[in-house]
Amino acid sequence: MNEKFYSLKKEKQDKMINGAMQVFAQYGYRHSSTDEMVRVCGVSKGLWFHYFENKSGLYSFVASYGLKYAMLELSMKPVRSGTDYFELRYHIEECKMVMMEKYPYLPLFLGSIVREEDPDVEELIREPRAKYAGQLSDIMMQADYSLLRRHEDYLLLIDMLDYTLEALLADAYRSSVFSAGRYLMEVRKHISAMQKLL
Amino acid sequence: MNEKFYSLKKEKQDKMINGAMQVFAQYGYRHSSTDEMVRVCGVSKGLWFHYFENKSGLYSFVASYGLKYAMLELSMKPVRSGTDYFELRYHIEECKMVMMEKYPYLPLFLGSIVREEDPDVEELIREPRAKYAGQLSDIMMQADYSLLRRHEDYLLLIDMLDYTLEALLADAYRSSVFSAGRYLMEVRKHISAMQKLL
Amino acid sequence: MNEKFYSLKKEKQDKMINGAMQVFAQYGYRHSSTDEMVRVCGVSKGLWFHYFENKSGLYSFVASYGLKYAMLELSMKPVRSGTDYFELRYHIEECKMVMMEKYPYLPLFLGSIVREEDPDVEELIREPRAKYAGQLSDIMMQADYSLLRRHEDYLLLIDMLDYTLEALLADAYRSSVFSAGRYLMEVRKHISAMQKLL
Amino acid sequence: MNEKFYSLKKEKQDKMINGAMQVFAQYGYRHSSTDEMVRVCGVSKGLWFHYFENKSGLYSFVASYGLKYAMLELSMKPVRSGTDYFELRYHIEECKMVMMEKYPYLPLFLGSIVREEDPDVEELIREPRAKYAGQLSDIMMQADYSLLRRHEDYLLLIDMLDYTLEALLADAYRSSVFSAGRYLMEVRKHISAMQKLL
DNA sequence: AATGAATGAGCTTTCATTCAT
DNA sequence: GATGAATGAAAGCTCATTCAT
Repeated sequence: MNEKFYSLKKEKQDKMINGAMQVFAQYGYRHSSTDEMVRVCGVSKGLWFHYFENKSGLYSFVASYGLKYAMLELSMKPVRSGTDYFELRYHIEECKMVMMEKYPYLPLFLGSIVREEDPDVEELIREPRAKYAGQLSDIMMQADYSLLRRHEDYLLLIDMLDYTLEALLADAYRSSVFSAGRYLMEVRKHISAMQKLL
Repeated sequence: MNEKFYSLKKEKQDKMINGAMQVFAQYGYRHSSTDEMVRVCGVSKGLWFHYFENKSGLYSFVASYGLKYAMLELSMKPVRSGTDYFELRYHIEECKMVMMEKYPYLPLFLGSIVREEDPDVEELIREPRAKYAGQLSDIMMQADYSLLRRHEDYLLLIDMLDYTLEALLADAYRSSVFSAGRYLMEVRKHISAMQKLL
Repeated sequence: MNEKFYSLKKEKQDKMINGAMQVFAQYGYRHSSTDEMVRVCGVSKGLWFHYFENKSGLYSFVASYGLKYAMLELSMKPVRSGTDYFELRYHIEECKMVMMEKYPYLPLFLGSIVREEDPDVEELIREPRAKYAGQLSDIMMQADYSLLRRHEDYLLLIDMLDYTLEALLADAYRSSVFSAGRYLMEVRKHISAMQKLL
Repeated sequence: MNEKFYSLKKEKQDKMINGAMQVFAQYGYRHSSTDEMVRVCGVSKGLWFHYFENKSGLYSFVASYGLKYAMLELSMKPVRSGTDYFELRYHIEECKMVMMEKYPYLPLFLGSIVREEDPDVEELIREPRAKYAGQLSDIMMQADYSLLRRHEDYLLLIDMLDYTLEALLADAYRSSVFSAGRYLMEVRKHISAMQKLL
């Protein structure tokens, strides 16, 4: 990418980033077209390629940027929630809702980055994606696992929870108006359900 | 589609079906190109359109065909496993391994059909997709849920299991050589783990 | 073309010739497709190319054949009509109606041959087309032009009549049921109109 | 069509319009290929589709444009020729020669538009085509028909003249170098011939 | 910096033609 | 002799990318 991108007004940078996030989050790397981004955020076709060598360069930038921003947000919010696994997990979802204030499609995009398998970009995002996954797992490592560990295969339960929350998030975006409040309520409900099981 | 397709030698029909399944399963509807299918199964570009009106017609045929074949396979194998939920679930995965003998990419394709969201084909596959889902749930309905129901939120556990098995399958395809045996062993391990929890 | 075509049963020869005439007459050389001919007369695609090297070969054969048949028909019917220009002209249209008994689309096809400009076939049909035009003009030469010649530019009037009759014929084919009787009546009316002018 | 087409330099607009006219006029709608237009006027394939949704959209635009331009030209030139039918008719041909300065293939194209029967475009050009025909007939309505009407079937004579002039035009285009002067001379000759008849 | 006109490789689809049966 | 499955060149059209302004 062209470093001059950072010399743009922050406002415009974010307009472009948001446009790219929205399109990439909804359609994935390959399906996202330049024309769609022009339509969504009104920045000319040529400008995208002025700052980003090509489509994969743009994707890798926006993905890295989004992942970094998410990591920042996650590290900013102090984790008041102590050592309870499920509180920590809820905390992460709360953080996502905060990210949305600046980058409304970032939470959805994060999930789509994780699932992205296109060979054109997989390599390029491997590292930041792994870092992000690492930070998430670091946060979760703060949990007191002694209770969970009583269950020989507690790792599976954890996976299940992750899948469920991701599905809830996708559903929330599908509804015409995304409501952070409603989403967090759903999250709370599902987490509690699982807690009772143990 | 052109009914004459069925007059082809079964061998050739299957070569085409397998080629289409492989490409569609890996790249999804939109991404899959005729050229890729030519490369994969050596049948000329023109012939695809001789038998199938267009790309969406081809997809809808192969998807319906695969779903039907899966349903047949599922109904053929007698369910000796009685009423145990987890045995039934394992049974389904066993059936998928049987399908692979004729259509190696069918298990992967089935998952991709379920996820397919392209408006060009969603309508066309809605019905068979729903039927297939129906049969799966019919099989699982044979289970004795009295034990599961002790857990207020047992439905979540079930979802978790489904997600896990799907992920295991995708992993198995990713490895250079798909081993049905290894896959079933993994499945068994995970199912058992969950059983112990309850 | 392959001379063996003539060894086919006359019935089949004519089925193919009529199919080709119908399609070529309606759509012209370039627009006419093998598939359309298969649909129209039920003779397999391969057979067309078995007897006729390629599409232009088929066109040139059917055109030549049709022109020859028309010339035969024109020379068969004795011209009882004497030397009146307009009677002779009417006689020709009567002959066309006779041709239709064996080759229903021939009169329409004759007109389309004359207009055909595709470089792939123009050369190939030049000679028979010219011969046919020659015979027509020979017939018309039997007329006593002394009356017409009083008009310095009588040649133009003749052209006009030709154009008009061709248009009437095209109209007759456009109506759902071609009626030879109705067509001849129209022809008579128009010819008379012109006769009165002179 | 994309309105931005009008923002192109007039020169380029005309280069494209002329290219399309030339190809469409010679081969008709169905036969005309994008590749041919690329060859003829050196504008890339993609650009045609950037400005015109598809081939029928392009045809309908160029046809409407050509018809409008012809109508403008016809209405610009004051009809000094009074009420003589044949002078008016000659005047129209003169106008066509003026059009050729900007759009050399327009006169030929006008004729081909009138004959166009492809269902993909017939609907799209029906209205402007009818308007153009209307204007032509309006012009001819200025004629004093009292003389013509003496001939019971004067309408046929008129048709004849139209057919003849159209044929002369087509001939003129067929010769390697189109000469407006030579064409007008031919037109004059034929018109005079007919005048003498009456 | 910013635009969007322009390009051409690539995709879906058509169709004359070939060939195994 | 007869079929129609099979092919591939070419057509219509899309889209990432370039470039003149």
